[in-house]
Amino acid sequence: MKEATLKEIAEKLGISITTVSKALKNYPDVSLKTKDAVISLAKKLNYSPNSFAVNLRTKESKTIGLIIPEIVHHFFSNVINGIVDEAEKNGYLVIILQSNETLALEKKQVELLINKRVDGIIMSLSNESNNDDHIKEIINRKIPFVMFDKIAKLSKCSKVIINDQKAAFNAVQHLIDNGCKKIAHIRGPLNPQNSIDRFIGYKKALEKNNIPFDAKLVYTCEHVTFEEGRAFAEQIIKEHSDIDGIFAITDLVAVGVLSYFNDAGIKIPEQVSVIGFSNWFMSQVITPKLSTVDQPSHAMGVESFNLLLEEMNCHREGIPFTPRTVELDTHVIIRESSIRVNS
Amino acid sequence: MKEATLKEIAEKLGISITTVSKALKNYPDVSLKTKDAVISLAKKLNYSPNSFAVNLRTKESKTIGLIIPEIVHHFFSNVINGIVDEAEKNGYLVIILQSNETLALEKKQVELLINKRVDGIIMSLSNESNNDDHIKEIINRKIPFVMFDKIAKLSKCSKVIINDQKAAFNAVQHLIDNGCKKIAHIRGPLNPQNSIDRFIGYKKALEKNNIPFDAKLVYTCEHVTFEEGRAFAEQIIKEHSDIDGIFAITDLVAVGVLSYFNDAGIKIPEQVSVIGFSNWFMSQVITPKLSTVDQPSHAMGVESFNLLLEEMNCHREGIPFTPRTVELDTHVIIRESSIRVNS
DNA sequence: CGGTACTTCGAAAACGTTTTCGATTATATA
DNA sequence: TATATAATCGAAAACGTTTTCGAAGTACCG
Repeated sequence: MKEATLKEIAEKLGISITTVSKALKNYPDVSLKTKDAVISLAKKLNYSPNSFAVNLRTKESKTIGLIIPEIVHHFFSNVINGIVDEAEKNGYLVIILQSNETLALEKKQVELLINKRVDGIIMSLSNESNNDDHIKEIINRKIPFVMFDKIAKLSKCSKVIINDQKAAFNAVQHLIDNGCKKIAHIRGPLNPQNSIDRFIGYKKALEKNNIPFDAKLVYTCEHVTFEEGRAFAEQIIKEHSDIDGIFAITDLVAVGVLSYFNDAGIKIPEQVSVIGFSNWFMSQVITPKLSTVDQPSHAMGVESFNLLLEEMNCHREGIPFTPRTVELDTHVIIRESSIRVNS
Repeated sequence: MKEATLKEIAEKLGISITTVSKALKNYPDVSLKTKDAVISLAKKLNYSPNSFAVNLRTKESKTIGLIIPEIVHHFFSNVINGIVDEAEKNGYLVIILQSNETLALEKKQVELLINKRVDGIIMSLSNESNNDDHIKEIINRKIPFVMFDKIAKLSKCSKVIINDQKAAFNAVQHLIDNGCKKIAHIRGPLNPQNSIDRFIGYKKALEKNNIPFDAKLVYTCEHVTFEEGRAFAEQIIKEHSDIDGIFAITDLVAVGVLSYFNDAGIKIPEQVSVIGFSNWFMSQVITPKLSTVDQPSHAMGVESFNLLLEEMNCHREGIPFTPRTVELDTHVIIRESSIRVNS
């Protein structure tokens, strides 16, 4: 039982391959009679066009590539979700790769996708990456390309982001509004733009409220893990016993902080208020429930794909496309870890 | 700047396409001299074979399809992780689709993948699915195929599973060993095999310990969510105030239970011991830390891909392949939610 | 009847690769 | 020198589709 082809149908019907192909694609220059005959035989033979041949002929595969730092991450799996769903709705399939936050892997994977000749690429940079050669290569080759979340600001391509600076500012402002006077920041690695921006947002909020910035109150994560959150919580409380607020780069780290404080008997939010970032699902089920910043992950996926789709359509038609940057809204989610009664 | 082809290289070097192709694939019947010339020119032109043409010619795309019920799920994203990594190591790419736990979508997606002519399919069934037609179609077409976790027992294909019955038995036995006498079970939907098996394991553990089974103590989730966990926790404690143990189908539900009990002031594990299933990451950071059953999700992904790879290799060579079932080990992870001092 | 217009079809090229099978030349053997 | 062997190459078919362009036939109108 081999796969049916146009040739087979043509032979059985005593007509040409051309006509069969046209009949199936509803071309106007084929009579209703033959059209019906072709369609019914095609159905009977369970015909479906050989996508390999279609790809070769049309030079597109209706497949896009997606590279992210880590799949097992609430934020990223939500983005994947958004992208995969939206892609399917539009007849595209998604190939997923993860860079494990390393530049070397990321480069290999970009090359892989280019060689696979995917119709477009969506990507969130690893912490080690920036506007490196592999990114430039994608753009030089004019492959439709969208970056989201962890972007390289200088790259000439579409981007989907949140305003990390503003979001971080609002988070810290919320702590201050709740009476915090000495706020530590557990920041992300030095390289990624969003880690930098959140740090700037933190500083600006302090400045705005006339709280002097103290570099000693800033702790830098290397891997942005739960364990680092725990470790920094311990260190912070040792080095600054009068700390009363912590803004963590992401919920995972904030949860680490909560975990350590819970174990160490430090009261949240009475002694220290904590706010995270991303609205990771876990943050609403931990005790105390974690205040955080909502990051519209699913919408980010949807937006990213739609931007890419637009560029892919232009690319196909040969009309020029100007990259856009979409900035999605965030808002502070107030939960137990930052509400003080006595403020 | 068009893509380089074999033809281009051949023309520039004044040799045939055949020779160029052979040179690049290191065939023995091409002289070292021309081989060098070809390779260096290929590098200069940044040549990479057109995968569309290669696919058409070789009838394989080095791409597999993966259908899962939900991406945003710690267990599944871990499996994806394992599959994607292992696939990449072996030169395969992975297309991901999610069925959202619906049979209709799942069917469409299977068809999509078949039409895309992926080299193989890995899949975890939606709760609505069983040994339905679309599954049989994959097998009839002799497409390499592996099911994992949520499988259809009757399907003639390779499977990667855990022994849910045994694992559930051990979980409940652990509760009993810690002094529980009246244990409720929040089970999953009626259809999926693993939900049935865990229920059987629960019953067997009671039986083994001469605890009479009471159907009233079994609660059935529809969507297996955090919210259902909370709701059932409330219902259970209302209907059976003397309950002292709960075995939940999965950590997400168990966390819901913990969340409600925490809010309601019910002491865990003093009044009620709770054990979940899957060792979801969150279970170790919630208060109290949740006892659970370790489910080797990453290994499941790796095993699934390797089984598929084996079948794909046989398929290519035309040698017969007999489906295998791999059963991975689980073990109970004891944390705070189930340790009684006074037992 | 001659010309125009419309309908319906198919030949053939193209996409870029892989692989089979001879052909040709050079080298070794008898 | 004749013959067997090895080394090196290339023509051509094949994978299955899409699309251009022209051919053939039919109908219509003046």
